[in-house]
Amino acid sequence: MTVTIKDIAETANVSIATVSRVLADKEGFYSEKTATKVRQTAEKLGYRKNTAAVELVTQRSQVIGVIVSATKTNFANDIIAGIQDEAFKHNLSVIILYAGESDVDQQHRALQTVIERSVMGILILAIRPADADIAMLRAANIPHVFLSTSFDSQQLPFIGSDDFRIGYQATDFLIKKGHKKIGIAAIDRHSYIGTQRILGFQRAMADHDLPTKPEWIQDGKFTYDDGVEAMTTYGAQTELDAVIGTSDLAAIGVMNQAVAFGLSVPDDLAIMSIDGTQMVKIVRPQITSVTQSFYKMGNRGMKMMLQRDMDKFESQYTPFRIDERDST
Amino acid sequence: MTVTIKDIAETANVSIATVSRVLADKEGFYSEKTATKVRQTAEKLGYRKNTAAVELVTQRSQVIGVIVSATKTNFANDIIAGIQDEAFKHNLSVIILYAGESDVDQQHRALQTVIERSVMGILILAIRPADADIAMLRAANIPHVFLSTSFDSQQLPFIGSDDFRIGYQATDFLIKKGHKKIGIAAIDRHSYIGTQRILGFQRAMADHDLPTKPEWIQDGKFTYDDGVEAMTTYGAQTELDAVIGTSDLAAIGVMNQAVAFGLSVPDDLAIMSIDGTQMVKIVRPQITSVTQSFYKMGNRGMKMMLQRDMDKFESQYTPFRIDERDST
DNA sequence: CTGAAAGCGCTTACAG
DNA sequence: CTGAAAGCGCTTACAG
Repeated sequence: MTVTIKDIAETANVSIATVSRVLADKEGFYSEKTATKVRQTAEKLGYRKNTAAVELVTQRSQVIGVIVSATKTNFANDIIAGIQDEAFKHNLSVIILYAGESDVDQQHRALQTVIERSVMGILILAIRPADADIAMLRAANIPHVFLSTSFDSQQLPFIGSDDFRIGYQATDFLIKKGHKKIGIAAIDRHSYIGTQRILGFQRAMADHDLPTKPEWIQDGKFTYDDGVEAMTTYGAQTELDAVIGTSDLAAIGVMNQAVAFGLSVPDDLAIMSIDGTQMVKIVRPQITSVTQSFYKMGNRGMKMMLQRDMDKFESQYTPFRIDERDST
Repeated sequence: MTVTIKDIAETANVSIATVSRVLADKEGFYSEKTATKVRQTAEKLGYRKNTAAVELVTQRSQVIGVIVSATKTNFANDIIAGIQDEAFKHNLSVIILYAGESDVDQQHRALQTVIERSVMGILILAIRPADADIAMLRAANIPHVFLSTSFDSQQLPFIGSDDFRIGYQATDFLIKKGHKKIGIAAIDRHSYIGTQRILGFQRAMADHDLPTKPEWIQDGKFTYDDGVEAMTTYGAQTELDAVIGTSDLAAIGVMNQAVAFGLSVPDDLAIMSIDGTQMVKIVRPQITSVTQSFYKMGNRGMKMMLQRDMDKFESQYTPFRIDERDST
């Protein structure tokens, strides 16, 4: 039914070894004459390479596995684009698996799938797996990099933003605009990213001798609803004069609720977001953002993967910048 | 280096056949006693199944290939979620490949990749491949379904919305709200979807004896910028009293430009969008939308795939509804 | 430049 | 319930 190199070999009157060489472009191992004959026969017969066989015999696949937090699809798309473009250049396929950010089961299965598939590399976006899964990942001996996260430990290679500096600079930016009472909304204290941003925020406030109150920091998981909720908690009469939303959607949630309260942005309340995806440009007023280099994270992640040697992987921060728009 | 079933067989003192059966849960083919021994040994040795070998010998993969238009990431995420959830239930992996909507080269390579990988099914989102590629797809004899598109021909199985009815009902909705001069923005006349929506629009206008002008229909590719451009062309003094944006982003583009012109939405100009993703809820005013069932498209697409027999594939429309919000 | 042969890791009739 | 053996489609030393 399906045509194999054996079929080609027979009709072209050569050995399967030769067919294999020609089709894999092992230059120098065949004459142009046979090559042409083989290629034409392959074409005529409608031959398709069997990837499973190739991967079995070569012991490595041309596949990159990407595990994505299902709830982070907003910026994940940019990271994936960065991965995809680089993968495309090197003729690599990309398997994408979605897993809930806190669904350990799904994460485990996703990881297991890519490992059993012997992918050549694993990229993990915005997820911090359970310790058992991290152990499994290491045991598998497959190069892997964490994207859009960072860790305190140097053990796990990551490419992300320096979240302490993000927190610091966002706050500093607002302070320099004259704000003194600044909230930070929808932040996950249980994540390393969250704690780093809070530390940065607090340091910036302290550096300017500004006091803070615990309730200015509102917990959440970076979602739109968390943003709305944070603003609801701050209330219409809030003493705050600025709020940092810890994601674009969170910031938009804050803004919509603020406006619903009758507050004017930025006059009554300045709003800033962290991420800087397309979102912040399509709302009105457009939101000033700390813009992260998501595309670059994906791109660099792939390039790191290509080195193959995990020992050489070095965690790194991608640059970010502040884009001032109309909400501050 | 990597441990295989042979290693397990040796240390557990059974044949590889038995190991294979136990690990594949071929019940009835082994005693619980051996099973336990085998499983423990596998665990102890840190065994990982080699998917390439399995796929080679079983002649079929547990992978679904999804080819996505890179520019449609907005609603594609919902479709993918629908695919992913169903795939997860059946223990299938999903390979996602992005390809430019009009980048024939990328499309060809993406298709080739999934075919060579002998995936068990191919789902194509919002892309209409070149004829040559469609021929290749068919020759590959792999079940495939087109999602979020429709065709005039019955040859290609698709799951999408009835775009004629979408165009008709959106227009009809606005007319019943009292609007008489309605524009349709950022629509691609060269796509089947585009022409269908336009036909629906025209039919609805005709059914209500309302005249239309050609310039009320503004070309585009469903993007935000196309929406802005369409509104710019209509102008601040436009005679239109309502505009249908042919995607959420396009509608937001229209709205932002209208507001920039000093028009009030919905009083001076009513705006409606087609898609109904999260986008329309985070902008102010929230936009009334024709809401498509993207998740369901993905889900049904996967279920269709699972039947495996392409002859039974029947193109179908997923439901849509109108969600009234504040822009009309 | 070309071919015969071994082997990648697994599954599955077939025989017991 | 278990094992020996064939075979999936390909690559790659090795020998010529």
